[in-house]
Amino acid sequence: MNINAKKTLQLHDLKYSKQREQIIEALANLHQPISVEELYSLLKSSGKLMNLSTVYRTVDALSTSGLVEKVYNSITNNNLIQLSQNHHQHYLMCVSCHKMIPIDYCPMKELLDYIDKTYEFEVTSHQLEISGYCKECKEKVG
Amino acid sequence: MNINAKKTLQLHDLKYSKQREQIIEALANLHQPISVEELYSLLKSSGKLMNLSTVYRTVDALSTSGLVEKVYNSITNNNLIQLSQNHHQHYLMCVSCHKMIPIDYCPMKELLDYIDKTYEFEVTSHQLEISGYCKECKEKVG
DNA sequence: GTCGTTGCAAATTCTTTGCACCTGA
DNA sequence: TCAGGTGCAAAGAATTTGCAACGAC
Repeated sequence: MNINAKKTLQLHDLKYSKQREQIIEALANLHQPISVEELYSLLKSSGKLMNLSTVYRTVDALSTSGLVEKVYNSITNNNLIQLSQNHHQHYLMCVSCHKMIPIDYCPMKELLDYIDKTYEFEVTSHQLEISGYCKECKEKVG
Repeated sequence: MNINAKKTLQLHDLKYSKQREQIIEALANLHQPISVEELYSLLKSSGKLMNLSTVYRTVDALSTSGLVEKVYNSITNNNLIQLSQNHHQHYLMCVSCHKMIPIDYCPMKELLDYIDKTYEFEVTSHQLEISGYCKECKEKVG
C-alpha cells in the first residue's frame, strides 16, 4: 500500500522505470501470492498495459534482489510471487477451493539446529507447503 | 527393488500394462526423485522405449492413486517424482551442486495440532523444501 | 466385446530470448 | 551519452490432448 517504489528500486540498485514502479505498487496492494500471468492481467485491467515479458523480467530482477519471493503451489502447479514479507510466512492451501491462508508459525527454528548438527548443511531458505481442506470446504463435503 | 508391479497396480485399481510395470520398476530402483523427462530417458536407455506422454499419463495415474508423490525443486524449477515413501521424508537441496539429501526428521507433528486448533484446517499433505549449502559446497566456497 | 491404455502428432501453457528501439541517470 | 529496460515476435521447455489402433479383463 504505502510503498515508495522509486526509493525501493534505488535501495536495491535497480533502475527506475514506469513499468517497474507499477509492478511493485500492484504487488504491494495484494495480500495473496499471484502468478505472473495474473499480475500481468491485473495491471492491464487497471490501464497499465505492458508486455508480458517485461513482467517476467521485472519479477526476475526483483526476485534476484530479494524484493520478491516465489511461492510454489503444487495443488495447482503454479509458480506464484509476492513482495517479500518482512515477517516470515507460510500458507495453508486448500485442495478444494485453492484458497491460501497465511499462517504465523514456522517450525524451522527447531529444525535448523538439528540439520546443522546432523548434516553440516547450511540452510539459506526454505519453503513449507501445507495442503488440505479449509474450514469452509470441510463443512461443505462433510 | 523388490516390488511386484502387477500386484501393486491391482491393489490400486489400475489396469496392468507393460509400460506401467516398467515405470514402477524403474522408480522402485531409484533412490532419488527424478523428473518425468529423466525417467523417460532412463527407460529408453535401458531398452524400454515408450512414448513420453505415456510416462506423463502413467505418472499422473500413479500419483492420483497415491503410489507416486511429487517433489518440487524450486532451485532448478523442476517437478520431480518418486514412489511414495512408506516413511515420511523431506530433502535438503544444495543450491550449489543441486544434490538432494533425504532427512529423517519432520516438524509437522507439532504443527498439526496448532493448525487444527487455530485455523480448523484439515491437513492432508505437506511439502517442505530446505535449500542451502551442503557440507562439500560449503567447504569449496569457504 | 468393451473400455482403458498407448503412440503419435499437434496443441497448450508457461517462460525465455534476440534484437531494434527507447529511456533514465 | 550509454548501459540497461522495453516491446515484439519468435523460440523453447514442459505438459496435455485428440484420435486411431491396440491390449487387458
